Formats: sequence, structure tokens, C-alpha cells
Amino acid sequence: MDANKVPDIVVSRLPIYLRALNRLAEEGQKVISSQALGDQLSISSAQIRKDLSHFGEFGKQGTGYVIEYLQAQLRRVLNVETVWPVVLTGCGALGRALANYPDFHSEGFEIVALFDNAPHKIGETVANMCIQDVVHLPEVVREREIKVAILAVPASAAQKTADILVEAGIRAILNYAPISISVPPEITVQHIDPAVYLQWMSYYLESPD
Amino acid sequence: MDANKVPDIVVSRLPIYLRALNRLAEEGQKVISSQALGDQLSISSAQIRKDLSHFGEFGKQGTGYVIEYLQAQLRRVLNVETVWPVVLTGCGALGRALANYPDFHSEGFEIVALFDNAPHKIGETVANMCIQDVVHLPEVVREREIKVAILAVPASAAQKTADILVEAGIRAILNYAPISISVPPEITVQHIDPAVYLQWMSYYLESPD
DNA sequence: TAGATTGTTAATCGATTAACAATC
DNA sequence: TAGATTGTTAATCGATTAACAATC
Repeated sequence: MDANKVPDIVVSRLPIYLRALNRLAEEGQKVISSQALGDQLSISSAQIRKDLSHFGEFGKQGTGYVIEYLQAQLRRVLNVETVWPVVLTGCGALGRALANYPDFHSEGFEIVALFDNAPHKIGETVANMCIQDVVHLPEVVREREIKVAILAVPASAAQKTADILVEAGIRAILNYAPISISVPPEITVQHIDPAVYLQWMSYYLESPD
Repeated sequence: MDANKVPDIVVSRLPIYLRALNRLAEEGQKVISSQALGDQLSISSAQIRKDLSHFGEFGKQGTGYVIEYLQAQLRRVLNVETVWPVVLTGCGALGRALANYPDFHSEGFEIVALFDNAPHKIGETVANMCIQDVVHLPEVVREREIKVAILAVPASAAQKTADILVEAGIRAILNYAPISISVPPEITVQHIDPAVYLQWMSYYLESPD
């Protein structure tokens, strides 16, 4: 029950459960069993029950889980009951697409400031925000106590930008740059690299010819 | 040694090894030990050696791994010795950013056709390709024997588009839509959802208060 | 009540690590 | 040769699953 001891792999499944529940709620469903949820996600019912049991008892025997209640509990566990402000660094095509991503707010995040270092981009408006010079990033992060950043700069600028983010007080970085970055161990980094996922999938393809 | 029996989790690490090796090669390094590679990736040296041993003996005692040779072996194992043609569905902001992603080709993939269903987008040129009506997708996929697709459509169109892709003969889908899709078991799907990764990271943040 | 499903225990399964002989 | 590092074995560690009493 001690949240400090919950395995990473269990935590990593909770957002996936939450996403499925959000969808079911939208469709008007009120209750779901671990079996039915597992069928949707290709996960065993036992695993779902075990995962949830790390955090409390959220279901009812004979009935299953009340979706609205379980959503609220998972949001609480995942720390997304409120909305985290997020800074986005790098306003190229990918950064702009992310700035306009519609679902962040409902999932607990809101991009509140955009940064770049290209003079011709600074001052431009994207998603109703003015792109700022990255030299102002530390003061914005400190003033607004921002803990979460999205890194969407080119590979060549990734490590330097990551250093600035960490120095400014950022604690979690979602890294879209196609390169690994080094950060102190207390900083959480999640790397999103389409080439890595494509290569993983191509392993399972039969070779052409 | 039988590749059919290699655990998924081992395969999923190979692209990460390859990315690190590519970087080292660019920096001019010729040889690396499992220890040094592991230090960079926060993975134990034993795990790296064990993972690689599923596929062959690629190192030399006392020396380590010749980077160029190990890159070539990993590319072979991952099935990216040649370049896979890829179709991209959904030419919104995210799709356009992906169409211009510079590193696909060197990693073994090339986007060769863009599709959308919005009449005002069809005919437009993005990344030197003409956006085509999604009704032509099946013939393009069949003619060119395309096996890999990127799904960058809105959530509301994701399942329908996935059905079209599968029906056309696609075997691997990289799904950027913020919704789970159902496909037959022989199709490989990898889901990239920034909200999922952000929520996973927020678990480790101290709550604001 | 009868049927269904949870939460939990114990067993199983699989992945990681430590250690070292082999050998470059 | 001496030092370094692999590939592999066996031990450890941890995650998943099966099963079922509890109970809605």
C-alpha cells in the first residue's frame, strides 16, 4: 500500500487504464469489471486487480468498478487532480503541433509558455501564446513554479536545452528530440522517438523480397 | 538463439542500443564495452551482453564491441537493413511535422505517401508529396506492398482509418491518435500518446498545494 | 438466495544480476 | 604475458497468473 514501493511498471499502466475509462465514460458506461477492461486492453483481469490493489480497494464484489469513481481515484494517484503548467521548448513544426494538442488540459496539463532561440520566431503567436526567447525561460519557470517541460528542439540543441530546464527547476521532461539526454537522477525523463518504435515494430515484419 | 523466442522486452531495447551506437559512431568512436554503453543508458552491462547474446556473438573479449559491426548486426536483426516505405494518414499539424521528420530515412523508413479525407487538403503539397484522398490508400498500399503506416488522424477517425489500413494490408501501425484502436492480433501497433507519458511522470512529482 | 466479481495469497513464470571461465 | 571484457551459467529477484474465500 505504501505508494513509494509501487513498481514503475505498475504505475506505467495506470494512465492506460485511465484513458480507457475516460473513453468508456464518454460512451455513457457506468460500471466495468476487471475482466471487461482487460479484454479491451489485452491485459489479464488479475493484473488489473493486482495493480489497483496497490493503491486501495476501488471495486465492489459482484459488480466491478464504478467508472466515475475509479477515474477520480486514478487521477488522484497519478497526481493529475489539478492541471500542471507546462513549458514547451522548441517551436518548430512538432512543437507547434504539440502546442495545439487539444487533450492536454483534460488529462491534467496545460502548456503555458513557448520558447525558442531563433530570432525570427520570437514574438510570433502560436496557440494564443507569444513565443519567448529561451533566455527568459528560467525566470518564467521559477516565477510560476513550473515542474514539467516538453523538449521539442533539434537533436543538436537537446542537451543544452535540457541543462537549462534542469537548472531552472524543471522536474519532468518529455523529450521529443531524437537523442538521449543526460539529467540528474532525480529528474524524470520520458523519451518519445518514432524511429525507435518503428524499428521495434519492423522486427516483427517479414523482410521484403 | 531462435529469434522466435526472444522476449519482447529484449527486442524493445535493441533500437535504444542502436540509437546510442549511431551517436557514438558520429562522434568518431570505434569500439565500446558493454559497461560503457550501459553507463550511458543506465542499463547494466550484464543486461546488454545477455540481450545481444540472443542474436549471436558480436563482441571480443578484452576489447568490447566494434561499433560499426554491432550497428550493422542490430540493423539486420531489427529488419532495417533496407528502407521500409511508410504511408502517413492524417495531414494535420502533427502529420505535417512527421512528414518532415528528418531522421526516418537513416533509421530505415521513408514516408512515401500522404493521405487525408478533407477536400481542402487533398492536392496540397507537403514535404514534396501531394496529399491524396484516403479512398486511394488501398491501391497505393497494395501496389507498393507497403507494410507500415503512421496514424495521425483525430481520435474520432482513428478506428475507421485503422480498419482501412488493416484491410489494405498494413502490418504495423504507429498510432498517434489519442485513443486505443482495435486490430487483429497479427498486426503490430505502437501507441504514442503524450498525455500517457506526462501522467506517468506526474506520479513522481510532489503535488503542488 | 444465487450469481458475479473483487482483493489477496501462493504458485508460477520470466527477467535481471552476479560471477567467472574463456579468451582476445 | 597481464589486463580487460565477453558470453554464459546459476542464483536472485520481481512480476504475472491462477485460484478462491469474501462479499456485494
